Amino acid sequence: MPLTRTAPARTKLLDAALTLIREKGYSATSVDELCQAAGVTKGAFFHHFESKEALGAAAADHWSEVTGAMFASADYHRKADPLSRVLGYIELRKSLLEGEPAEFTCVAGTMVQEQFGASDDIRTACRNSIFGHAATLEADIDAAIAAYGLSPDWTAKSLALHSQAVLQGAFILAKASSDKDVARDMVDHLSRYVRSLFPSPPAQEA
Amino acid sequence: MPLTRTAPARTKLLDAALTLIREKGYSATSVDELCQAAGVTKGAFFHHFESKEALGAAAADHWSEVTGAMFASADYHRKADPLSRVLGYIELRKSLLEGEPAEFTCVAGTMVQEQFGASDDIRTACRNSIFGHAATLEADIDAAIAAYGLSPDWTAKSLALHSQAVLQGAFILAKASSDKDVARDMVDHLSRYVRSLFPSPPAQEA
DNA sequence: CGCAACATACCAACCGGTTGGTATGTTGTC
DNA sequence: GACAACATACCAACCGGTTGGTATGTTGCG
Repeated sequence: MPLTRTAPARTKLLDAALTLIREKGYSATSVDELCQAAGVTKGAFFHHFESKEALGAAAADHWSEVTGAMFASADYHRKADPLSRVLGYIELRKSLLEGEPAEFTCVAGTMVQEQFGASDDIRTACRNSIFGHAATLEADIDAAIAAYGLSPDWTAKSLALHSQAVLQGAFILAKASSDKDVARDMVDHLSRYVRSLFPSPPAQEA
Repeated sequence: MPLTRTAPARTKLLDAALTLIREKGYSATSVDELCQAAGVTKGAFFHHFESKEALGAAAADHWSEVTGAMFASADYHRKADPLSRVLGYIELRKSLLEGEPAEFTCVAGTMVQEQFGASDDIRTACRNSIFGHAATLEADIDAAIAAYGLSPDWTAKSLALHSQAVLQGAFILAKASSDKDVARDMVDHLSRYVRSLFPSPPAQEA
């Protein structure tokens, strides 16, 4: 029995929001455009979201779920050495810099840059997305600190956030220059920095 | 004779644009708001700018001039050691992270994030602002490379751009968290990275 | 005068949001 | 298991306000 023949309107709207917000930003994306891209009517929009602002916050949460699932299933978690996991994460981020800026940039970073002063719900959802993602790196960084017997004057949390800052900044430079290679160079610097914080490069392993 | 009792409308509009774009972003800032903030009428606006887009591009150029003058007159240029100049620049950037995000963030970075796909004039003006500012660091970095006799596998240009990426990313994290201390931590990591690239810390000097 | 620098008044298109409505479940009760 | 009561999901048409932009003054100075 074909119970759910098509995706529900809410999901289609959230998926469309991720695309459109990355392409044009939040403010420049109208509710009508969202509905057209999702193939639903405005009535459906306001049935599922009480306002455009509510959709923006929900889109940031949706982004957290989509990207969270993707990174959770990535290969770099399987490495035994914690520093290799951290560097593997960074290499993965570099490998994702493909295609047009709108295809590899961050919805949360894009949206919070515009809306941080206008909507606290959106700001909080974007903060949770970015800081929550950074938190998934913290354990590996802490494990690497322990494995190398370091007592650094920086914290695993701040280094995890730094990696996000470099990526967000790389996205801006890529957008400004229409050149993803610039962003890749920034990630290389990040990788070099992380390696500099630990005494010796880890041995290659599967 | 009171020839120019007040600033001309064009300048007032550009100054208002810098403030409003940092506070609310480009798309969410209306022409009417711009005119009200500048204390001029819409007729004056479209007398000086043929469109809102033209004002956006002009605002990015204006931002380049304002910030360019500020950094050109900064103290860090007076240090004899080139690495000290680079680190002095970074410390200056850290010291500028004061007050609300809208007071210390970058107009060009904010605007290009929204408008990179919609307006090539704005995108180019923002790219020139960011990349032009980065270029002012390149000579000092190259001089530091020479002074330390380095043959690095990175370029002065990419390191200069990396510093801009870290700053732009730090702005996003500060906006997302409403916490400038996060941004300061990112700049500390940048400073630590730059120091790691050169063999020994430079001696303190005036 | 002549022309740049503004101001006033206005417009069509578009904005986010609301309305009244329908079709299709789901649930509680006897 | 049948039927009323209700909930969910969605739609087409519409609303008042705001948008970027224009057309037409007015003013002041060389």
